[in-house]
Amino acid sequence: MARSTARAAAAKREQILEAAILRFGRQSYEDTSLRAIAADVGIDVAHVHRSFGSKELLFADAVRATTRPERFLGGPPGLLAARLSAEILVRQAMHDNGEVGPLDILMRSLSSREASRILHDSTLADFIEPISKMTYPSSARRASMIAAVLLGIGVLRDILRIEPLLDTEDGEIQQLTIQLLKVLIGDRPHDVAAGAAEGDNR
Amino acid sequence: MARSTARAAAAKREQILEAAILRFGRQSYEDTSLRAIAADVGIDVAHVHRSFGSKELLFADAVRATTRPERFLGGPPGLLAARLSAEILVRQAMHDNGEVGPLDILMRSLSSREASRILHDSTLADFIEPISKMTYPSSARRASMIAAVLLGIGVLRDILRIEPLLDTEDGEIQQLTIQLLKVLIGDRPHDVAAGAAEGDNR
DNA sequence: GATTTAGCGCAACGCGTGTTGACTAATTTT
DNA sequence: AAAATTAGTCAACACGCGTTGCGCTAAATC
Repeated sequence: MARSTARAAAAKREQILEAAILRFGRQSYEDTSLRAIAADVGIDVAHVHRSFGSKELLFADAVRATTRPERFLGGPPGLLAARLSAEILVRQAMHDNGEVGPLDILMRSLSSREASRILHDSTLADFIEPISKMTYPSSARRASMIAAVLLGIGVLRDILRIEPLLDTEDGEIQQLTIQLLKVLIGDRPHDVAAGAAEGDNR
Repeated sequence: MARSTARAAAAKREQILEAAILRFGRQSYEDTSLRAIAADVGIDVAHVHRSFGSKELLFADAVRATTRPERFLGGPPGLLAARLSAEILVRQAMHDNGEVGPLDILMRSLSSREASRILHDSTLADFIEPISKMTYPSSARRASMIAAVLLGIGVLRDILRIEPLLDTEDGEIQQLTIQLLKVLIGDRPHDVAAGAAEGDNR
């Protein structure tokens, strides 16, 4: 065998991306080899490489595919803290289902030199920038601090596997996280429950 | 030349460790090669390797040498938040002086598979455990969350170089950080200023 | 149906890594 | 002063990596 139909080829490209996402969601950029991804799909390394141009481009595509800001951007701003903390803490469940969340890839490849430029850009554009508009006062700094809190918790839990953070059955961690986020999000002056009425440009 | 005196050899071992600390404080475990460290000291790779047994052991020694919990453990508990936030934010200055702080190595090699076991143990023993005793209520979870906040800020600033966090001239970031830490440290019931009087076993 | 195109595998290149064995020369030890 | 130990080098090994040239074959295109 040597060639498949055009549509089948596109589907295979998708399979490669899927396999890459799973790998990058579990291991660092360096620990993930194109050969392993190829083996997952059952094809040759060369094909993986050529389908995306380079390892770095494949990684960038994987990051792009798992970044879905809508997840936490929708809904009333009053519940932003709750939604963000859920995003971090629910991931355990996703992980077991083989899903890869937006923060997974970021966390695993933080300290990779080649990956960090891509991660920088994605973090800034897809998280900090949109979140900026949801703090009061609107502030890229507060948004960055929010990212810091979420990332820090994620890293300690999922990368370093610090035991005290692993058990989330009771809601203590979630409760603390929400408290922290609320400090950073700040209070809108007239934000009781109707919330999203004033000066909100979404 | 081929051999030096016993004391000179011990000094050279110290030089190797020093060079390793500088490297590990700037680059990830993977990006730091024994050859580079050897070149810094002006000796052969083999000698670096044999002096410490393996790259992993050298790394462990570097972590141990830069971990000095006394830095933030001393002093009245009421000022803990301020001291911890300073530890994170002052690092810019240290960095320029060629010093390597306790968090630098941790941050840089977070996502390295080989390094993570060492980092896990060090974080737990040298940070979370002692900090646990300084929260109210005393809690490993709160201590872990403190570590998460500090690490998150450090990572976003120094690894991802997220711009909004780079400028710390005005005190906003520090102020926000202190607010967050205070939430996690909690309030001792009768802690006004005399502070360290009651039930404190230090 | 002939010709061009493109999916895909095979094999190899070049590079950088941690690690090891052999060897040398100088310092300790006896 | 002889013998044993050891700091240190040189060269090489084995491995894994991303990447690339080449060729084959089936699908597109005409």
